[in-house]
Amino acid sequence: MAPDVFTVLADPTRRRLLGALASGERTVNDLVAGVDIEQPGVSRHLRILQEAGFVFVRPDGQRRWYSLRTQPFDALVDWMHGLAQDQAGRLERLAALIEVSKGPSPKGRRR
Amino acid sequence: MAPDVFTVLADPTRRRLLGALASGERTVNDLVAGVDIEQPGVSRHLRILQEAGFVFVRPDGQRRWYSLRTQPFDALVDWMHGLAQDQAGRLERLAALIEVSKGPSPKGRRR
DNA sequence: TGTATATATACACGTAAGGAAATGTATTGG
DNA sequence: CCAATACATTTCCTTACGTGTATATATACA
Repeated sequence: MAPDVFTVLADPTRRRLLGALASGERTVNDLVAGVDIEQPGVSRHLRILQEAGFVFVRPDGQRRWYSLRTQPFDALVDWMHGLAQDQAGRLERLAALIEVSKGPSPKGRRR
Repeated sequence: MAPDVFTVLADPTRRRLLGALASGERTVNDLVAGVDIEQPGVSRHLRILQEAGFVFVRPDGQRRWYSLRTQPFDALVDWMHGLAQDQAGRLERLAALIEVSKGPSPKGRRR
């Protein structure tokens, strides 16, 4: 079963992979060069990231180009937003940190 | 050694505890009622949350009142902000999600 | 004082996650 | 075709994590 967003982001290697993908599309070998584990480990992490929706794969011959997807971050932001809402005005700092939209919809999950 | 923010938030019970604390100060027994593990488990989670700065403890007789702290969320938001910056205009959606301030250096957590 | 309550700590255990090494599969190039 | 390259998958092992039970500590109460 696909693990939740928090579990996926808990692994430091996976966060490094996402960081590497932030600057653009990368192949597996590109990503292997940036971390300190072997290629099979990277492939396994990429599979987890893919199943969680964090990455998109574009096969191109024998290469596979991975790119970053932002949708899973919604769950993260939504959860923090929920915390801030429960806190009302108690901890405005958190609310300010994750304030994203001024629209009337309190949940903000459109499309 | 104190685990990082992502690792702390990876546990669903800890997230539920933070959610319970979002509505105000709670004692350990209060929190035990909201989750499905025994009291020692809750105390252990609270210790982890405390060491990571997520909660503040106010001893009051035999009770211990726990409350939420927002500072550790900074690391989370900073990391996402860093991702969005590396992406520049490539994925404006993520950038929009975590956009928090128009200031030049809101928190100054740079690598 | 002694006992109950509130919470923390110690111990033991099962499970799940991450890694290395080996192997499998697809694609390119000679 | 055959070899090399790029990547995925499998297997095995080790370690770390969360949990329950039991116990310790501290405070209230009678």
